[in-house]
Amino acid sequence: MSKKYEQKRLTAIEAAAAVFAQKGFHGATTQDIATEMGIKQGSLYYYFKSKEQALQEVCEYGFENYVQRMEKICAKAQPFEAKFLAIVTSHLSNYRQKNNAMKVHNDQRLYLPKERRVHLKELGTRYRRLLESTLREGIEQGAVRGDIDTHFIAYSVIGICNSWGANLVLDESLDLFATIEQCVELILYGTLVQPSNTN
Amino acid sequence: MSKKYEQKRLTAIEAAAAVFAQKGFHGATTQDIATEMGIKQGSLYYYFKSKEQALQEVCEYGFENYVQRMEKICAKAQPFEAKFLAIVTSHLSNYRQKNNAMKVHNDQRLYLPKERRVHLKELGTRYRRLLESTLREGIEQGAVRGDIDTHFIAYSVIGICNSWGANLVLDESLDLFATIEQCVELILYGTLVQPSNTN
DNA sequence: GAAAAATTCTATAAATCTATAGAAAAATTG
DNA sequence: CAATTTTTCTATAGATTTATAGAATTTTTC
Repeated sequence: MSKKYEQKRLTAIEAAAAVFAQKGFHGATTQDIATEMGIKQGSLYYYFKSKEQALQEVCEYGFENYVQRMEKICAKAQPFEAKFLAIVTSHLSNYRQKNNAMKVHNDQRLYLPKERRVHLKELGTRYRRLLESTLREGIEQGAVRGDIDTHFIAYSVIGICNSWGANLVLDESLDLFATIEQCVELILYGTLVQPSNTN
Repeated sequence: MSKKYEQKRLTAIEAAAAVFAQKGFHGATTQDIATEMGIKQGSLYYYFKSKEQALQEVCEYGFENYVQRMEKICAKAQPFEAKFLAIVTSHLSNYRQKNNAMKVHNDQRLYLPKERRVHLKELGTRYRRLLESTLREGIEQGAVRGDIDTHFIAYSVIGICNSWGANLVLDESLDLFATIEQCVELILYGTLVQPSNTN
């Protein structure tokens, strides 16, 4: 029955995600993944054609609906600051939900051969472009400084979010919403005392 | 002769760094490292007792004098903004110098068993603390907002720098000093239009 | 230039890992 | 419940990899 198969296949992806996240792609064995899901090593190949395919699926699983959510956020007409908060919230929340798969996507995807990364690359580019156009919107709205390099800021935002995302995965006790708020605050206002800021 | 040995040992560390940076610790073989330095696989063990030891040495090589430089910067009495610029400059410049080793330290050190990481952990803690106290100094000087969480900002600064550092390693054409300047600008001033900013 | 020391090489043992084939067991269907 | 399909298991071929031992070569020393 296809439904049951797809269901267990998903647990296989999650098991692979957990193992890859902890040991890295090359450091993990198919034995580890099988053990994680309570089956024997050989049985794993009922769900994956190869270890490499498993990595690809984990990465796509972790990244796909995260980009979709970004698209929804950016489609709405909203003031810049609200949109930006939503973006960071989405990004960091994803780490608490599909934390292992996200971590694997960030840390291990380059071990995939190029031909297995085309889809991931598309998704990544799409994400960055959405972020960049949100920033440009912010400039047009007069909220964001006109002299920033949107490309640079987009990369930096992704960098900070991934860096804190990794911490959220490692440290369960870290408060998600406090982290979100602090990230937004830092990127919007910086760290210096502001000339006249009633905030 | 000990001098020649130590010299070639260094090229071994650099070869290992290059290979680990590209393929990851578990993805790289001792054969790869040997080929990189133009010797045979077995000969490598004249310079390293084990592959694991090689990883440890690469990580320490990449991280050690980077923390030392931080200590020198922080020891000087300087206004916050100058110090901060120096910190980011040091951090990112290091990626252009010992780029592979830095990358390996960041991405691969967790594959070392704990007992091989004690020194690295000390160094990392020391670095973060220096950064935190620099921020506290900034608050005392009235330059930095008093309501920031120095711990959070320190992690974020390290996150941004590592994220851009990785880009500097991947993309040789990326301008080092422009990147430094933009990072500092972002962290100090944020992205929003400021109420009254003659900058 | 012969003796000693340092460096590199060859060859290989031992361990590990991926992926496959075919049997066994479990679940589903009619 | 017998037949069929799905899922899991066992066993293993084949490839790779780390690390070592001892021989060969190169370099240094006197």
